[in-house]
Amino acid sequence: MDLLKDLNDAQKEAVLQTEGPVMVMAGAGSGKTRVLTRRIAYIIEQMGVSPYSVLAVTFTNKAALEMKERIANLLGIDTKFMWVSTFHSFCARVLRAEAAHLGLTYTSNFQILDDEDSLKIVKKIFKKLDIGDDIKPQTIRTDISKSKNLADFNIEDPYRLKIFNKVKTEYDKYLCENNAFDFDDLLIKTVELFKNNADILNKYQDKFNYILVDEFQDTNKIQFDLIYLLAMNNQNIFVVGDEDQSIYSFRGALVSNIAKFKNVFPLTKLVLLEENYRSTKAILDLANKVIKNNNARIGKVLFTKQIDSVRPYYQMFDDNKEEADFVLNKILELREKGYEYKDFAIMYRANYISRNFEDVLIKAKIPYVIYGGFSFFSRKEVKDVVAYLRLILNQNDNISFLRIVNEPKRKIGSTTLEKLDYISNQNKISLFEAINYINNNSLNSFRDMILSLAKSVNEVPLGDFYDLVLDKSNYLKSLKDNDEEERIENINEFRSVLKEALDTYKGNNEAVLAGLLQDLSLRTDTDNKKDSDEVIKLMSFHQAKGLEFKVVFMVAMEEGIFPSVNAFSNEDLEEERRICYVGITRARERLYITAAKKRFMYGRDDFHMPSRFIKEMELLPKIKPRYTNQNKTLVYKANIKDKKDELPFKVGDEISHDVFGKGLVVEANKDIIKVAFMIPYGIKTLNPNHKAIKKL
DNA sequence: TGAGCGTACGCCCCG
DNA sequence: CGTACGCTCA
Repeated sequence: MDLLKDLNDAQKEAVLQTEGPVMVMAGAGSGKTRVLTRRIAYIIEQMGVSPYSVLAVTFTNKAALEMKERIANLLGIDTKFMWVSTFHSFCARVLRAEAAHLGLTYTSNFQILDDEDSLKIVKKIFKKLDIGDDIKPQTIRTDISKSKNLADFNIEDPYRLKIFNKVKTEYDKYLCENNAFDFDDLLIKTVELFKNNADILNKYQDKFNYILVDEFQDTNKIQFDLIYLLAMNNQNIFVVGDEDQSIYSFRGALVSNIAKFKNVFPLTKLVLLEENYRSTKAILDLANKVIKNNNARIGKVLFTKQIDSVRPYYQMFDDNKEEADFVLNKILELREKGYEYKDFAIMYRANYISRNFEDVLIKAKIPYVIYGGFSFFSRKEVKDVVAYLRLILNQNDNISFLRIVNEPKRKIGSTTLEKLDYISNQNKISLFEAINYINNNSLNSFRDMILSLAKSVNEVPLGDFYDLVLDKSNYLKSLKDNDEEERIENINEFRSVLKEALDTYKGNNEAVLAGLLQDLSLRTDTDNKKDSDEVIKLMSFHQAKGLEFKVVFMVAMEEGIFPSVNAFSNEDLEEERRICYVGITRARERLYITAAKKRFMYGRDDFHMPSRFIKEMELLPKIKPRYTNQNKTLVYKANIKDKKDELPFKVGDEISHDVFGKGLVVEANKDIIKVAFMIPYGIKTLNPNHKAIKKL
């Protein structure tokens, strides 16, 4: 096909300028994925470059998969093993290939720890160092991650700093001794590897003739260094970004990398994509209105030629139940008009909000998927069986050993394990080997079980071997005994993962399992789900980045939730605003924005004001909230005159109080009103005629 | 050793 | 509200 077909001039330029540094500033919905994939296809097809000489990095697995799929469709080639991946899997791939240069303890089958594993190790170290409970392991774990990611990290509190230093030293040592990396290490160790080994760096510099980076505004210092190291020689580096969609500063993303790029690569050619092909004008207007409140931006205004639009809709409900009912009814109503389930997405700031909507969707029997949240591969039972498989393949894997040695219960408790730990330290052997130095029946039979499974790995088909593991370990039986139906289902679902692995990796069972286990920690369960699935999607705004839907519900748009209570500084608030911008610009045709005055969370009712972003959208300029008699919900309607009320205040009024600040009337009678103020004041019962109160 | 119970606490967002 | 962890006792 003609790779330049249907591209506008700016997009064509971005595809054709294949040599030298190029930076594309691409607004939301301006066709950046299209540009990226066409450019890669162009380089391969029109210029004859090998697909394996192109490196493309993105942030999510989903984006990487989509890119591979699109390239495969454009060129009709197999893209499975192309270097199109997330930063993390790129680094893992390099580290596995170069493990020999990582120091004696690392081998190419190192394991990658997720947050849970990593926290467990920190807890273990807390015990070992006998650190009291005036500081939490989670705090130090977060500090360790921050110290690895943030450009300017420091701990003020000298006590915390002391603990941090001690724990971090032990932590790094433990990971090293156990042939493991955490997510942060993947990036750091790769950069270190390149910096310390000129010949290895040269090899990769020569290998990748063309480098492309998606979501460039979300790169952190380490990622920038990585890109720079790889691209500094041939300078064929192409980055795509949008300053207004930078939403990952909490893990060190630096918007300033955009300016830095131009400094480091002075020959940078700049391309602007400002025409939006995704959303209607009304939706785009909202996005522009919100984002213009940010000061820290160069500034651009997206435009579209699609002027035909349905007005975005905002409503604040009395409680989260009503909010969920509204969303449900709207979905049903729009389905009658021809929308399909896959056209809908419900988006929120924090994952726990999904609960509210799950409940009504289940009741209404509407199929849905939740993105993110608790991934399939981080479920306890899945991690347990994976640990069995890991230990069967490699008995020196202490991390997996500790996970399942007493799971299900085998009467191997902390006392026994402490003995084992002591012997393993004394003799510099793994915990598994240390079993031989203890006369303990439970441990002996555990060892024999693992060893006999290890013997039979290649003797039966993989599926049968999996059954054998579930059986001999007693794992399945223990789940059955406890009526853990959902867990059993997940254990069975894992079979499809094994089946897929058989298609992906070559060799005997052991080789297939080894390949699968290496890739597992970098996968999330929604990676394989097809967009064509007839389901509605629930996700956080962060998860939604890069995606689009015909109908978007932005829910729980309340102060304290969005912007989050944790957003204090002006920078924090600007980031929240960018998150809001990302949310709005996901919508193609219809956008519904909802909030609830009263939200049930943490086992109690919380009261919230509408998000400040709603005001910024100017959705209700001179409109007063009113009750309708029919449905007892607040509706905002233009051009309806406010009836004179004999009560001084009515529910929904915003007031200001000399001491408590701004508040929302949640109950109104003749001589008392209840008003919800911001944290820490909460609900106050007040005299409506008091001079401290003013109507806003 | 681990079941059973009481208490504390949740702070977002991701690979 | 749910869960995670620590303490106590059989």
